[in-house]
Amino acid sequence: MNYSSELIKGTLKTIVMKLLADNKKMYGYEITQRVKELTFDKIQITEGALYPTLHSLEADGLVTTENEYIGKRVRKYYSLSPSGKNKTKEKVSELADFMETMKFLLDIKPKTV
Amino acid sequence: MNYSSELIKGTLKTIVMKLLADNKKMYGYEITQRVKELTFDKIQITEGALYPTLHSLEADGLVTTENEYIGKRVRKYYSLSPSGKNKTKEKVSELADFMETMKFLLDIKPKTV
DNA sequence: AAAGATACATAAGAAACCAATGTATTTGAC
DNA sequence: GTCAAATACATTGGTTTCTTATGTATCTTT
Repeated sequence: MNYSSELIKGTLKTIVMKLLADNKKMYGYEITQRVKELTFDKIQITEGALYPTLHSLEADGLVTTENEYIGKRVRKYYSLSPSGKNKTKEKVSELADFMETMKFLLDIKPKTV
Repeated sequence: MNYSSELIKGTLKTIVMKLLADNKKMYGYEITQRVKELTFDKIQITEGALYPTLHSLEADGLVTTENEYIGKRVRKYYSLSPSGKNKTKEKVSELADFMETMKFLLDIKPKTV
């Protein structure tokens, strides 16, 4: 099973920023794989979604980049800027709040395991 | 406070369907007001978002409609069809699952009130 | 009588993502 | 040692979905 794509909309940026907050620096491909791992394949970020997101974060000054050479191949690392770190906290807590609201709205009871 | 609009994306259809599941039949304006009430103004569905959504649900056979006259004014009620009811269950449980995944991803601890 | 709430709806545009495609290097299996 | 798969960057065209703005009309309250 994996989620219908519309659910990812609006949360992708927050996911990416949170990962960067926890890992100091990551490169694009690494992000897609990490999310895949962490969610047991339920969320698969496509590159067509990821790169525009990273570039827009960079354009907004929320992340900085540095290139590293691995053999002949360039690897582009992304890190949160100070303002990116603040923004990440905001976004994560907004999403947490939103999820509480949705839980109430949808009357979702915690699973009794 | 109200949520940044991108968060609503992808959940609107589910919210509307869940409301219809709980209330048998509702009309458009009523839905916008109910959501506003239930979320203490945090989520405000605009009519420009709602009506296209309702029409698409109708086109997909998930809701049926009936007109009622209140004085001279037409009020259009929407109800879930049998397949709409099934779809609602699917959507709600998918969203619940998604939220669990997001919680884990974002490492959100329950608020200690 | 006027303003605000109720109630339907559409249209143009923006945002955000998906699917497809492209390029190139490195690794692992046989 | 070669070929497929994985790694790693990225862009483009298209679709979906929402926002903002607008339109029409009725009902209620002051």
